[in-house]
Amino acid sequence: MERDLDLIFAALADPTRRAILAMLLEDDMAVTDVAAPFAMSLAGISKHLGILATAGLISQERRGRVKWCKLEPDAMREASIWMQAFGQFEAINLDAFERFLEVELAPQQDDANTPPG
Amino acid sequence: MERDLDLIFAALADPTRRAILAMLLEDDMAVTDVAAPFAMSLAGISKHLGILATAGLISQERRGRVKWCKLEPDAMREASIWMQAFGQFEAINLDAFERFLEVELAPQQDDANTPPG
DNA sequence: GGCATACTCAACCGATCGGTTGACAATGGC
DNA sequence: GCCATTGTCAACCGATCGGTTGAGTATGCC
Repeated sequence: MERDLDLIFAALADPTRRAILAMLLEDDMAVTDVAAPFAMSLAGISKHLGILATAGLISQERRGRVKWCKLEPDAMREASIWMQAFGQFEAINLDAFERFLEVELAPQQDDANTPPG
Repeated sequence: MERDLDLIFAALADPTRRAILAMLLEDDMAVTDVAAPFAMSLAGISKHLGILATAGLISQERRGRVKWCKLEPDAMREASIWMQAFGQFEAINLDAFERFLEVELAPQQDDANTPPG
């Protein structure tokens, strides 16, 4: 748990790794494609991906000779919850916030008649 | 900005520093008192406090020969905002969330008789 | 089979990190 | 004035970090 936070925050402390996460936000990617925009060796990127995977921030699945990298947003939640203890929401009504989330995250019946787009 | 995130996440990646932040959540503290619970030299703790201060997570004010350490929760907001892009609130209506925050963070009428800080 | 593609591993490098010790500076109490 | 308290600085130490290169392993295509 504490160890998790060590790994997650350490992983997030590097700008290359944050950039990789931002790329994976758009879509899953192969290792080679992740590496393409960076002026860095493929092995270097592979190391970064290993660190992100160890922290649980991404998962990697091999299909054929291609290893696909996928963002795992849940891992950030633990860190985010820890951070939120430090005053970010101290001024707001947490009960109301939870009710707000409940409504927002509920299966959305109302959207059945919402026009698509 | 990117540099800020480097410093903040790196500062948060150490368990001793996170423990210090948790202590400061309760109250402002002198350097010696911060150091007390740890099996570490005062100089070691002083270094950690320097790292937290550089990251903007705490501020330090010298009064007499005592240096008081104070949590600065705002610094975490930047990092928290960055993290929230990664799916934690992806399913909720961000406009509604902003309106919710506006209401919750609005100056509260009930506090009108609070003495100015 | 042969070859290009897609990675990983091991070894190495300099820089930084987390921690120590010892000396030092500044302040406050008696 | 003297001394304890409070805290920092500089130097050092081993470990880890971010990156490289070179070799090696699967896999897929022709």
